[in-house]
Formats: sequence, C-alpha cells, structure tokens
Amino acid sequence: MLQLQTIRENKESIITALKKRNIDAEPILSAILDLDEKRRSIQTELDGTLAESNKLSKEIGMLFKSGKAQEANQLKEQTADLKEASKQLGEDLNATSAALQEQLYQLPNIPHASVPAGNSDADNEEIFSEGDIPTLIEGALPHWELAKKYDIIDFELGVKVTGAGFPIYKGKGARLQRALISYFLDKNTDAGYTEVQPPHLVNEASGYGTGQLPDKEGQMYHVQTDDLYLIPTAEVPITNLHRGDIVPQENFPIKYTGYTPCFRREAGSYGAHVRGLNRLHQFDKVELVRIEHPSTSYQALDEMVEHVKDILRELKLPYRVLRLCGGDLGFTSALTFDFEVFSTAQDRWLEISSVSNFETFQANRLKLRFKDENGKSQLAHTLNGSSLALPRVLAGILENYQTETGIKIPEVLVPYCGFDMID
RNA sequence: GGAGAAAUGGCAGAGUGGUCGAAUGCGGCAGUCUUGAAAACUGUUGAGGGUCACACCUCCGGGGGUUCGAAUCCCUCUUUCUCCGCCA
Repeated sequence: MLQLQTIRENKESIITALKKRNIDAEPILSAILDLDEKRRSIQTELDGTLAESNKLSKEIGMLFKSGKAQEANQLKEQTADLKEASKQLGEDLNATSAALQEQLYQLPNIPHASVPAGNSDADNEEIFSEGDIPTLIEGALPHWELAKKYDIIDFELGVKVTGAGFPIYKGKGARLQRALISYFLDKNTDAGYTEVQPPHLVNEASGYGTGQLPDKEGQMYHVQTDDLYLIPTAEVPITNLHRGDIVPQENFPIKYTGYTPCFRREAGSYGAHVRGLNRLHQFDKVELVRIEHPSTSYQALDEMVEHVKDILRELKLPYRVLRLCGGDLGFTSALTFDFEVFSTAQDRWLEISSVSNFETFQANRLKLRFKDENGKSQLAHTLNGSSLALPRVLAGILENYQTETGIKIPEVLVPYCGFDMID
C-alpha cells in the first residue's frame, strides 16, 4: 500500500511510473486525493466538536465538585447538540476512511526505475545466465515420465487421496526432496539467515499485511470454519512476524529463512503448464525474508540474487535471471528478479525463484517501522525470495541429470541423500 | 470442551466515574560529577491524526453500550493463566 503522503506529493510521477504496469492511475489517484481531503476536513470538524464537548464536561465536573449542581445541569443541556453532531461526524469519518482504504488497497506498488515497460513475460529482460545446457541421452524423458519409470512420484495416487496437483513423493523421490530442503536451509543459515518454522495457516490480518488480501483472495485456500488461510508462501507468516513492530535500527538487517509447504488454488491454470510438477496445489519451498533499512534494501536484494545464483551453481543447473517487466511484476513488488532453470527434456524454462524488494509497500500495511536518527518513525523495507521452490528444482534435476543407467544425484546433494543414483 | 481469574507504556506494576496519556520502579536517551568508566544526582523517554509551527483530537486487548464525562460501569469477542476433561 502506498503512503498517502507520497501520493499527495507525487501524483504525476506515480501516474508515469504506473504506466509501466499498463495502468492509467489518474482516476484512482484523483479519487484517493478527494477522499483524503474529505476525510481530513471531517476529522478537523469532529476534533473541534470533541474539543468543545471535552471542555464542557470538565466544567461540569468542576461545578459538581464545588456544589453548584444547578449550573452544572444547565451546562449539561448544551452538550446534547454536540453529542449528536459528533456522532454523525464520527459515522461520516468511518465511511470516508473505509472508502479511502478500499481505494488504497487497489493501488499496486510503484515499479523501480530499472523496471522495463512491457505487457507480459515475453517482455522480461534477461540479465544473466550461467551453466551449460546438457546434451541429453537418446530418448530423454520429461520428468513426469521419469517419475513413473523410477517410481519416485505418483500423481495418480495423489488424485485418489486428495485431487489433481497433490502428488505423492515416494522412496528416493521423497528422500531427494527432503535432502533439497535440508541443503537449502543449510546454505541459508550459513549466509546468516535465522531459520524459523512458522504456522502453515494464517489469519486475515496477516493476509492483508503482506498484500495477498484483498488482491489475491481467490488464490488462497480459505478455512471458513475458523476463518484462516492456508499459506501460499512462507513469506506471509514470516514477514508478519514483525507486523506492528518498531524495530531498533541496530537490529537491521533482519534475515529469516524457513521451509513450508505452500498451498495455491491456481484457479484458471490449464494445459501443458500444469503437467507433472510444473504447477501444483501443494508444493514445498524454502523462503528468504529480509527486513531492511531503506538505504540498504537494494544492496540486500543484490545479495539475495547472488545467494540464489550460488545455490544453482552448486547444483550445476543451467539457469537464467530475468528482470521482470512492468506487466509481469507482482502487485506488491517494486523490483523482481525471476530465476528460471532450463528443463532440457521439456525444452522450456521453469521459474524456480522470485526475488523481490517491496520497499515500503508491505511495511505500510504491516505498520513495520524503525526509529531514524531524529527519533522519528519510518517505514522499513521488506524483501523476500525463494531459495528455492522444490518441485521445479526436482523437475530440473530429474530431466537434466538423466543417464542411460538412471538419474545422477548432483554431487552437493549426495551427502544429504545417502545415495548418488536413482535407478 | 467445562469452571474460575486476568489483559494498562520497552518491561514490571499502581490507578475502580472527572484536572489520567496515565503514579512508581526498572530499562533507554541526554547532562552534571569523573582522566575514563561505574555509582550518585538532574532532566527526558508510547503511538497515530492534525498544524508552517502551536493548538487540538484519538488510542489503557478488539468491538459495542451507559454517562455531561469511562482505563475505571455494562454487553460481546479474542487472548493469557489456573483447575478439570480429552489428546499427538
């Protein structure tokens, strides 16, 4: 959520910046500014009424104390009008504030200056790539065939137990998945991230805090009996650990990593994109979350990008890094780098990580602040990134590491797996 | 799930209808003293709205109510603690 003060002072530049997202923000910004002005004028009037009423109440109190009940009762009569007026103004104020809030929730984050304009993923900008795309064996298979051949992931069984998009990992498949989780967490804690195990369900306030609500309501599983949401990513519970906090500046940087399953309804997905592990309703992910001073958040973003590169380098997977264009940029993000692994057998790139700086967008909703040098409260910056999303890493490994005799395990994972071949 | 108790500033903890945004202690910050530090002493120290700056307004777990006036009384929800039950 953008700050009102920012909107008041920079309306034109926000309109220009949001054009990168292909949004004409003029109408909504004008509506916001009108509501803001209306809200403040009602507030001023209400404050004045309350001030007068407070003053009278004090006088009445003093009169009663000094035994002048008659005069006090006369004053009492004057308060009725004030009471009525403040009640009405209070209702107006609530209605106006709610309308204003609703508009503010609909406004996406301002893209960073480096974000290219564009409509879709075709306009994303490749900024880095590394790793050789392997030449595969004759008759190389996509991962869903490999999963069946070696009996390590059972998609049909998942359909029986739950439904499509909930695979069952078995034997060495399950072990490899567990190995990847441990390996990622170790890499992250070695880099100074504190490991946390957050809840897998969150309340509504947390959903609003990180921006999934109200924007992506339909993408989350909602447990209506208890009004809780299954997390679509660990970003939600972990970032919300600091909702409402005023953190001492010396605590920066705050760095967390956590493993959780992620639940996504994926309404509207179809076709080859949902084949095999490509898109699931439940998948595992190890996440990075950082809370930073505004002056260092882009440095932190670079660090996260380098960190994820390092992991992919160790796994020896061919990958590329993309700078997302305005049209593909997430609602809450100012700047996002996507990591994609090349899935050789499918001959396509699979997104396995997304690293973003939200600047103050989430912090404003979270009321996550710090004290600056002058003792003033200021919004912090929040960032997050995946390191990494498990199913697509798994798909990448299965497809790129297949040999005639089985699937080789990347060297760095062998100690975690306890075997070096799936055969 | 049942019964009872509680929820106040960073923490501890007063306050049970009026001048209370809230005593006191601890902690934090600034200063005096000191070569320096500690101790002692003095001052200061919640958040938000609003204003050029003041004024002023709101907030004592959330919401609603009674009253001229609510941290204080009433209703309701949530959470925590104690006891009982159930349970991985």
